[in-house]
Amino acid sequence: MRHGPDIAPVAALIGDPARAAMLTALMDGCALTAGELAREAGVTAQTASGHLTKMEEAGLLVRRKQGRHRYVALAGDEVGRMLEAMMGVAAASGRTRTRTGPKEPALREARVCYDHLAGGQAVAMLRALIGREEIVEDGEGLTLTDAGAIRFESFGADLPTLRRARRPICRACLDWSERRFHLGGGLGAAVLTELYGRGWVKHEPGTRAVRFSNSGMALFRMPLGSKNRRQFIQVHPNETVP
Amino acid sequence: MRHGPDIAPVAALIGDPARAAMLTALMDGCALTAGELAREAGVTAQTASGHLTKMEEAGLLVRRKQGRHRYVALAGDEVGRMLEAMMGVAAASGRTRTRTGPKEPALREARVCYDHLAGGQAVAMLRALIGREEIVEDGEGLTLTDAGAIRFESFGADLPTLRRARRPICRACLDWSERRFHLGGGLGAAVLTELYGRGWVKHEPGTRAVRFSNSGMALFRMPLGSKNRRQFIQVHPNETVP
DNA sequence: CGGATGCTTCGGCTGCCGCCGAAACGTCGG
DNA sequence: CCGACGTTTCGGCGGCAGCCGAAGCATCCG
Repeated sequence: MRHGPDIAPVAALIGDPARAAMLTALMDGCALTAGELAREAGVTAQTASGHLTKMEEAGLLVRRKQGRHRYVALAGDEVGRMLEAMMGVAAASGRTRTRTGPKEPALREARVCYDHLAGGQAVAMLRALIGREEIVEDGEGLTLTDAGAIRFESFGADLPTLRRARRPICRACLDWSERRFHLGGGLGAAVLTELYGRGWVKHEPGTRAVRFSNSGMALFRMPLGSKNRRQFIQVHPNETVP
Repeated sequence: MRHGPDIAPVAALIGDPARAAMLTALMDGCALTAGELAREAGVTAQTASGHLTKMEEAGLLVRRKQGRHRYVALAGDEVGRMLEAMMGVAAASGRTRTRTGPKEPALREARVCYDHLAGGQAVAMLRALIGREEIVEDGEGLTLTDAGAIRFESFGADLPTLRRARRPICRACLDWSERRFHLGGGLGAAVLTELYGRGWVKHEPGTRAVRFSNSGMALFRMPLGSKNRRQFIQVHPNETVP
């Protein structure tokens, strides 16, 4: 007999192409209006409205009324992580997307996963942190060490506030393009916020991609908040991060 | 406008209640037969067969033919992680069921599978061997390493003779009670023969069950053919061997 | 060899649901 | 107030897909 929550209803919701397109469009963490989502999904406004109602009732979305618009966003990072995991499986299913375009490499390099950084750069960052034991893997989860806490505080993360929040500091989020984990959770979100604030990365409007500035990339690849020259992202010699 | 893999097809598959029940039943990493999954999902065998074909084509499942059964398992831990994430989201309206208990405890513990040992003890043995890299999994099969050859020779296996035989030395055999692999092939048969010869196990007449003697159990759980006290069955509780 | 069991394929039925047209509701600007 | 716009509700249509009965293979067993 089955044990655990019934996943069929939520999966059936995501299984519709129009709804899946809407959810994918919301994966960058930005709120969109119902009309924008309707265009994104290629359906009429009334059809989209029905979809959004169902997904809100299922707890996948939140809607916020503002004037005569109604802004829609993912209900939380848990939804974002679920979608990212589903993308990983969908990518492994061998379904090569014909959506190749020049934006594809940029997406693999760096993008937003709900509220934190994803893509090759994010995976490399977590690997560097683990390599220096500033974050350690224990069992299925990630834990910030004292050395890591010092580094992130000097980078600008407000760790006391993060620790008080209900949300876990570190969360292992599976990256669909790299097939490895990157850093999510409150700390992952804080890093992306800081990257925005410092102007090291810029969000590409209408996509999930983010673009590093030249100086931002150079600084990001040094240890965050440190003044020495040791690379932040320690890449193995045979690997290249453009 | 959408970027990234298309999640709709895989989500639509999971969205069907029957298929979701099957996947949930497979979430513990154990393999089940098509008939068992049909009963689990509450559909007929032919309906379940169609579902399984679709999910295999989508890369969610792997099927392995063995005798007149066909064992089904999740395609990998990535699929398991995705389902777990979906359960987390579905937990808002989820419900739980209890799992079926064991029927025959003695049979589940240890029994004969043709000519080799099966049951919980046999599964634990293979997991320990793999954990110490005395047997390695490569692709579809099992391979005895040099370290493993030394151990089994000191335990009493005649490896040169086994290597000359047409029968493969190691064969991964699916355990019906544990739903995980145990060791079959010529080596598995040799182990059971040696267990009989040493009097560590006795066959229960009229059944397939075998019973360990107290001393035999203690000795079996140490590394075969070794004199130190390291446990032969060293398995972490949450370790999984597909 | 012949019956039993497990799994798959085929064909047809049925119900569900996504879709849109039409129209109502709420908000903003003039 | 009165249109314009964004969003939602209602009703009906159409297609897809899940379901099962029957039949066909494959395998095991006596």
